[in-house]
Amino acid sequence: MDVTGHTTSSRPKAASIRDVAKAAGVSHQTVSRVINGSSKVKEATRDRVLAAVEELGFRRSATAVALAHGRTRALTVLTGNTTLYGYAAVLQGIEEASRAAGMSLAISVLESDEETAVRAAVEHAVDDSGALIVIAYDKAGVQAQRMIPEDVPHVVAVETPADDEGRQRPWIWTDDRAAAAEATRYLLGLGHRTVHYVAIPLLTESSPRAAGWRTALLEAGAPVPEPLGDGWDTKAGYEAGRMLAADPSVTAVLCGNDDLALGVIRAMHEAGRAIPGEVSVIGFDDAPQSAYFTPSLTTVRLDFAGLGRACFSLLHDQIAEPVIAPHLIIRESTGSPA
Amino acid sequence: MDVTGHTTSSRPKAASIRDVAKAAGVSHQTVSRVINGSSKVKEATRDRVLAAVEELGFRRSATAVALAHGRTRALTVLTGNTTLYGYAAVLQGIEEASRAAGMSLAISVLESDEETAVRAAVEHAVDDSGALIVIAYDKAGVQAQRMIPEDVPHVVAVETPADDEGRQRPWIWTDDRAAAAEATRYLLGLGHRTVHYVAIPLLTESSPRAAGWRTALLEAGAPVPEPLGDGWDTKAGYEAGRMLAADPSVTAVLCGNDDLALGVIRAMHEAGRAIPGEVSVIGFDDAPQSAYFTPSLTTVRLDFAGLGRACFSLLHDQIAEPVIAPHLIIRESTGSPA
DNA sequence: CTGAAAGCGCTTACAG
DNA sequence: CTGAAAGCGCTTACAG
Repeated sequence: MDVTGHTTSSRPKAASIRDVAKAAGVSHQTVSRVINGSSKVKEATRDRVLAAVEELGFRRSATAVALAHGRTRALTVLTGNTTLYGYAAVLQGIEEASRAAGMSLAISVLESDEETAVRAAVEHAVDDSGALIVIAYDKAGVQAQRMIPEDVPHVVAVETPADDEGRQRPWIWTDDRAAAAEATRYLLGLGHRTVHYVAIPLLTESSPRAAGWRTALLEAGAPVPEPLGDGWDTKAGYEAGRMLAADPSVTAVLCGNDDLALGVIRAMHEAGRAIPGEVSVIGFDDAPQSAYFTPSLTTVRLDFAGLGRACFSLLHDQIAEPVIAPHLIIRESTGSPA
Repeated sequence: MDVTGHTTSSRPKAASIRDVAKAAGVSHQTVSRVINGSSKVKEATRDRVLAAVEELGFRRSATAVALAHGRTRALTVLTGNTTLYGYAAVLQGIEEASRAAGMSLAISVLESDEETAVRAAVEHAVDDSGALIVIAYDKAGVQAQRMIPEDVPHVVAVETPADDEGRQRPWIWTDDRAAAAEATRYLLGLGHRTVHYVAIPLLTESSPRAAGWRTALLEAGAPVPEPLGDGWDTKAGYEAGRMLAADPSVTAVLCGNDDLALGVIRAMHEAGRAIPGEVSVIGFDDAPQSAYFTPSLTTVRLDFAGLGRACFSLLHDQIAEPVIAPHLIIRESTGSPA
């Protein structure tokens, strides 16, 4: 009737399987068969359904499919950062692998390590996708990992494996400790009296890069200077670099990542200290730019993308349909022929 | 019976709202009220429900909620890359904004610009989340954008707005053209006879950075050299840089991004050409490292994160519940008092 | 080859 | 304040 004001909703409601069924003059189950490529549909029926699908612009609802199937093909990664090289490269590896497996990838950034914020992110992620990967290279990630309910499939990329109050966790890590020790020994082998360390933020005193560095120094009987650094980025490296540049006894510096190394190099340059003439610098990660610094950077290459892929496959193993193995039960009804 | 082999599914089925209801001795609607914080529930009832929730480890299914509500609070971004600075920073802006709005963020990388691959990614994204942001700074992104059905809410970050066969599209862009022109004029103003350009991959001959550069040269009556470059990364810059270094007439170089500029600087350095003494170099983007190069890089700062946030809010406007405005229909039943 | 029934886990009215 | 009913859009058996 003309007396009612008409309300135009901006977006027409999407066609459902039943709308298609009606348009094609079949049941909705038949539509389901067609869109799922079941072979048991008469050619003519299929064509009518397809025509209706086309005409109505039907798109099947992924959430309805997920509900009906009782599972989501989604995975979310919880990470403190997406732009720093290491994090971004791990993410890239995860993305490649999950895409190859046909899973959707959600990402949720942990902006702070404040308890309630982290908890909110974890809970959102948990009921959003049922499977998680957390990149726990910082406090926020470590916090997040502790809050994941035991029955949620998950994998954690960690600095170093550790006992988490006795719970077994699916950790993944690289042997940064050995790498840091090797880099330190290399510098020592070059004749440096000792090696200074500009750290990425330490999760614990025994963070693997720091630990490897310290171990190598102790092994060699070299003095162990106080580590510097309080950040991940170039600026933090630059600031640490200025302190080091002011100390003429400093001749070798190991850095927790390549960004820090760039900052140190810049600070040394400003202070007029030649690299590598007067001061040697080593980075960590081998970001794609590092080979093009001036001077090009000696560094430790880490296969972050490979690590990301490994995270995914470990997770995938957890969520894959368990193969129910049939067992032969041997009782009394069988025996060798007489 | 003992004759059947028993099959243990590895993961116990999660508790539903009905399981909780049964455990608490109420209806499932009441459970729904409690978990949604409805006030109209008796204290005692609420407590029993909460206890059951706790005991059963109940977690509400986001997909069921989405189905019942008829909408997904999810958004997926389609992008050709996640690690290059520009892409990563846009992504970061989108992530911040969508997290603030309580929406889930999925990401799907377009690995190639091959038609079927892109189509698959778009379709997956469409029925996965119903709302899309595409970063169309490369061919894959441009392809993807063309395949998005008209009725799917979406926003596209583009190099430059263009008519897409007449369809109006929700584009977002920055004025790179003006910025490139300004940078070029700055170099010209320094006294350089002309400015060479190392391009990021060109979408069209009139890609805005290239166009701005060319315009500024023409304006000034300066010769317009052939642009170089065939990639996004430092290596591509390095290779272009070697060609430029071999040409003694080259004194100023504008680069399509900071990574390219780093490569050019490295190549110039190797060729013994001083920067900025003999050759001036300008980048684009202002990545966080660029201020710490040696020499520190003159560049064009772009607010990628802001652009990402803008993408989100434009999208959010599209998917927000349309406010249905009531209209006063004036007919014959009303008039001024006698 | 095709349809009627039941269910996935929730929410939204509607009656008490 | 609380429950019975219907529905969101699909899928999985089960009968023809």
